Amino acid sequence: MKRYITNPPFSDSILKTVLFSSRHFASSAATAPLDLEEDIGGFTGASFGGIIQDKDLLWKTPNGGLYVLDLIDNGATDPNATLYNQLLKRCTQLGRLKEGRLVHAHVLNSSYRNYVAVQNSIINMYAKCGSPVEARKVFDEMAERDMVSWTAVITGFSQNDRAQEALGLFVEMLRDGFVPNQFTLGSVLKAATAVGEMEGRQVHAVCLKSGHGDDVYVGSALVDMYAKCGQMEEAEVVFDGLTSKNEVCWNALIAGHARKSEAEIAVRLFSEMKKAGFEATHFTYSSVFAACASIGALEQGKWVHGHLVKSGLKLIAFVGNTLLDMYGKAGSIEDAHKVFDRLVKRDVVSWNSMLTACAQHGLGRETVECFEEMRSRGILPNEVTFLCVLTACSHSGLLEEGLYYFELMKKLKLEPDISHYVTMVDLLGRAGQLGHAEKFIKEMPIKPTAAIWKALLGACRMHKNIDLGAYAAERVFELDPYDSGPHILLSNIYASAGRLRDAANVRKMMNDSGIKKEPACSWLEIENNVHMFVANDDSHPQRNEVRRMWEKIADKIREIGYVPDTSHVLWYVDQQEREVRLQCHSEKLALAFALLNTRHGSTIRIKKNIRVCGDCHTAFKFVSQLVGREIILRDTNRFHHFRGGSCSCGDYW
DNA sequence: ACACTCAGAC
Repeated sequence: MKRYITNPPFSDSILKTVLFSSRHFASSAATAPLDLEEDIGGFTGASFGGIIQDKDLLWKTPNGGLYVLDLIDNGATDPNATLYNQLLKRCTQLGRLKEGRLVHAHVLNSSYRNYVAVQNSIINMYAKCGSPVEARKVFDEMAERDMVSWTAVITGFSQNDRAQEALGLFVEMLRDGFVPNQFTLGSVLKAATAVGEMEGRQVHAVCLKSGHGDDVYVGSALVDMYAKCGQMEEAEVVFDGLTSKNEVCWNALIAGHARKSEAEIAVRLFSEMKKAGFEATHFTYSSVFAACASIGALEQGKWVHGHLVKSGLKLIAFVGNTLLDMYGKAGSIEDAHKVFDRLVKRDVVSWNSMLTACAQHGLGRETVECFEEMRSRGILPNEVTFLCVLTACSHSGLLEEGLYYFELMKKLKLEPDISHYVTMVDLLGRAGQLGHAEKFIKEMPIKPTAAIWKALLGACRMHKNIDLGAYAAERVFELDPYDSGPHILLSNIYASAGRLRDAANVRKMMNDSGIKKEPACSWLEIENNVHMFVANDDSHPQRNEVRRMWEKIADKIREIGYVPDTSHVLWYVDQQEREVRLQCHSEKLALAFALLNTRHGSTIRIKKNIRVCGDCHTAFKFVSQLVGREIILRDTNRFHHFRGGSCSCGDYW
């Protein structure tokens, strides 16, 4: 039984209240001579709409309530379902939980308390205002429920990070004999996506069975579900099968590829989306820039940036921050700066992204200056801000500053989390304060994690402290036994101290547990093609030319002072073999390739999946001097700018 | 005229 009611015509008394209330119509009512006939024509029906839409009128009552409720209380009008629904909808739009509760209370005192449509509006209001529990309470107390009630309450849990409860309600709904429609399925899929792949697949089956598989909302949620499970092929199948598409399903697909760092695909889909006649939204740009950022695809990112400029979309923080981050991660600190300067409005994230970009490029002083400017402008720093600043200090050897900012952070009542402690251990360790770092770990209020000990181990490798290094490595092996990195670090610590037997034992232990070292690789993009190089790998079509080129370069830099440093190479091969292997490092091959295939004088940008080796770092400095070009090398977490024989990191990395 | 899908910084 449906109990929709129609909107009764307004009575004269409301009109009078509305028209003569100087409190709410101060200017117009006070000055304009009143012609009742005309005004009736002008206000009928629209008067409530006007009040409800106008934020000032909606809330402006002396007791902090809602004007329309006052009108009802004063007997100026009788309430009706539509009026309540409109009010609830407005509270929902504006996210006003408190006022929504007032309307709810008012409904309970009215004769509309059992109207399903009104109750549904109340559920929806609570759901959207972040109070799924209150929504559930109203739902539970309903004598009769319809599809909308179920959908509203399920959505409440789905949108408030309580996916499991949303799915529970969905099951109950099916048990009650309801057949879900596209509205329900949209929300349920979102919840299922958060719970797991199996649940997602089950709901997909329900979508097909109930005949809603081709709805855009359901389809978008399905694409997103498969994308978030990492099943991009299945996401594409669902996407291709949709008879009508919209921006959202395109965005879901693009975002999926972006999460997998598949920048080429994300960019290709971006252009296909435009060709298909859809406008890219802030969501689209944000995803594509994030994808480019993750692999450092500067040229592709720039190309998409061009489209953003042409689109006329404002450079709001939401997309601007990602763009800034992309330029930072793709190696162009200049462009990152330009974006920062052009942002319409900067939020904390904008500042954090700028700080991150400076920190990643080894600009410790600039990072600190940027932070001070941020504070002087009254922007409240958060935990991430301090992480950026501490990282910058650590990477640039600003020990005193780092210690100062760590204290400042606590003074500002921001609680350092484990990542801040890791950075502090890194800061102390890199600066050679190993004892201090060890003491810091002992005294920290949180239980040290593997990352803490890895930071200490790295510092021990750098400063050749065998005993502490072995101790730190033991802690890492307990907490994160399958990471190859710490094994190799420890083995190298022993090897460089001449303790070859110990080094061999670590290698053996590693091999016995089946731990594989991640192969080092370097890559660069030239005209939208990515060229990848792996040490001692012969797969590149120009491999012979590349090798010969590097030999030529190596000879030339030897003449200006380069001496190969073999201490970083595996200790169990003889000296000559060591040198051969050293000259096959992936970053050297990539550099030789760049010299062969890029314009004279242009900046060379190379990316590497692990930390650059010491010998390559030295060689790159000499090459930058030899050829008079800037070389930018991206490590796992920082950039080296080689120019005129030196590096921006000041050999501190 | 009460219900649905896509999102960024360390």
